[in-house]
Amino acid sequence: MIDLEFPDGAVRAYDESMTPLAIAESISKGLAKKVVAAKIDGALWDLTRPLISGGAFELITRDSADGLEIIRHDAAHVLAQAVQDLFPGTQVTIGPTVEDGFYYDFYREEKFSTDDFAAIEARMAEIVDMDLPIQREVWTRDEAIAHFNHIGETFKAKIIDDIIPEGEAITIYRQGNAWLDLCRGPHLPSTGRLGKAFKLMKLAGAYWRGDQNNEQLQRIYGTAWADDKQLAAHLTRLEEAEKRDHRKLGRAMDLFHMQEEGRGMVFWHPKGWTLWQTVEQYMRRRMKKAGYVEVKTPQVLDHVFWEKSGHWDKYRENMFVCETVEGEELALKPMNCPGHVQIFKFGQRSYRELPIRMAEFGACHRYEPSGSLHGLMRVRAFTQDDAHIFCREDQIVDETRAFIELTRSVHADFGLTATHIALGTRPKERAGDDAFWDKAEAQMLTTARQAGVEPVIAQGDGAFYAPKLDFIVKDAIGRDWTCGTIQLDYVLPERLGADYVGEDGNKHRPVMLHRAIFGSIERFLGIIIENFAGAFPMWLAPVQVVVATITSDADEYGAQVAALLRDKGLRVELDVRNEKINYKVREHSLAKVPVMAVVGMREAEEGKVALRRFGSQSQEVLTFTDALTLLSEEATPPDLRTSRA
RNA sequence: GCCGCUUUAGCUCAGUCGGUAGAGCACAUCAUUCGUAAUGAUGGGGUCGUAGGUUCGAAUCCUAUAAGCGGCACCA
Repeated sequence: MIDLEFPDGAVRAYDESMTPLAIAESISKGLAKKVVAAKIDGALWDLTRPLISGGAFELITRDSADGLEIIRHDAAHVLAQAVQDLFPGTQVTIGPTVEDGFYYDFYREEKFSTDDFAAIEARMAEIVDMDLPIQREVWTRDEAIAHFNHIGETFKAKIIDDIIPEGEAITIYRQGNAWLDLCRGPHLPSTGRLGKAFKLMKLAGAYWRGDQNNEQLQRIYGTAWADDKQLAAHLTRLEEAEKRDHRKLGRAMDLFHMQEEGRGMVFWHPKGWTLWQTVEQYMRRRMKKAGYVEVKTPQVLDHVFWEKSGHWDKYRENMFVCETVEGEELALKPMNCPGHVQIFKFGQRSYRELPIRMAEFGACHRYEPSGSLHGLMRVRAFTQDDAHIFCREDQIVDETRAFIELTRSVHADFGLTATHIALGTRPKERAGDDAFWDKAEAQMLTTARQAGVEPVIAQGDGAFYAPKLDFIVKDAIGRDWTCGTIQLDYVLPERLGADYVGEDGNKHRPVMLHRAIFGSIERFLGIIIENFAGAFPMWLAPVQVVVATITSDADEYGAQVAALLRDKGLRVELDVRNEKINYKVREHSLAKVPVMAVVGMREAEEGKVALRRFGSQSQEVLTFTDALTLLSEEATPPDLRTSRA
């Protein structure tokens, strides 16, 4: 007998041969129907696999987070079986779950097309209808490798050979009689339990084991849910998210555009540039207040300069290189760091000056791979809110902590929350020896913890010269983007010969902290466009107030109102077109203007305005002077509000 | 860079079997002065991404190429 402790605290004794499914059935028929797996001491367990020990026991139902994982994982297997039924000769590789769904990577000479999806989905539905039993089997390593090689599944054989550690059990899940797959499990007891709330979403290329030198595989993505209602809700969510796409809003709101001749380059329109300037000037104030000094360094420098910094060697292919008529090779700066080191090195530095926090809104150019370009999020010409902190080793902790706090405060002002903070550790190709990396990684980790942050370790994600902390935020569709980074660099000061005179009169190497909060202003604007769905708060809105007249008799008063609001520094448009007020309200609402000040003869005679706010149907009639005070207060950037100063 | 898909008016899109293009919005002109999400009429606007090819004839079929989109890889 074994003792199982249920989530409610009850402890019951069961036979050892008992399966979780039998236990569920003994509790209720309804539960047995909804259950998809069990958990014993936190580890997932197949429903039909006899329990071998007691412990904390939990039945996983299909609509729980764990349950959805199981459903998605099974959907991947059913997809694989369907594809192999329909396209013999296709090899399976791996098929994990992802957020909201799953994928499976196939190897096949001929290409799949999204036109094949309907047939594959139909076959998947048949497999569900057949309600094939799914059985767990444990094989020996050699027998599994031999089997997969024998049936031509060389990728599966390679997984066992290369990835699964010696000594680990090889589990095989058999779906029906003939079809089986190597899998850690757990799985549903039969395909019927999967249900049909799944849909194939997209087809993509992927590389075997994520390495572009390996075979190209064909990846089919799908989404799967507990029931049709959840699936429909998910598809609706996707549609809604698409409306927030910054590329769509950028066009609709006349913020920016891009065109063929300048891939990855942005044409900022007046409204977009206003947004940019608002954001840049905000950051300039924040940095100044935080003790930074601002500089400006050259856009183009001789290639020798980049050779010294080490970038020429590693990144030449991603740099915009130009040649003069004399054959001199120059490059557009891909980053600002070496430039800042030059300013640091100009003259003799003393330890008394440190830390020096050197900031630049640096326009950088990188020839990014064509496939990586993505609206404003990944461009080839971008502006960093870059800064380098030159400091002594004993100042690293304070500086890093101050940076983390500054970043959080900035994010808060834009209504952003980082989903997590990643610590990128030493990459395969790197500068500096292991002793350096041991030290630098440990320093970053401890400092982050001291600032109250527990970073997620991103193995091998560091820069080639330094480990880094990255703040990760999500865009409208749930994709991750880095928005805020700090890197602890011992290499570049060494390589470029930066030093300062210490208290002891000797020369010392400063440490260099590379850091940016927006990362790139372009990307940051993309993120906030999606975050606000284009409906910017007053202080950010390119047009803060539209003064709209009802009849032409009120035009003169409207013009006065607009002019006085502008005098106060507000960004105001005047709409005196010969259109009905309904039309004007509709248009400016669609343009997501935060405030409309409607004036007709009534307001003109009484010296009033009728304010209507974005997202509200109601109006607020108040005297012009009151409106002026109110609106200019609302338009004040968060860092300049009296409540904060 | 790799894989799949897409490209028709400023925007969103339709266009059958190959017979040289159509809607809505936007824009322009005229009328309308109308109190909180679309006033009406009229009109202009397209080398169908680009370059070749097949054909009596190509938006439509074929080839190449570019860009965009979704992933993968990359991201100092």
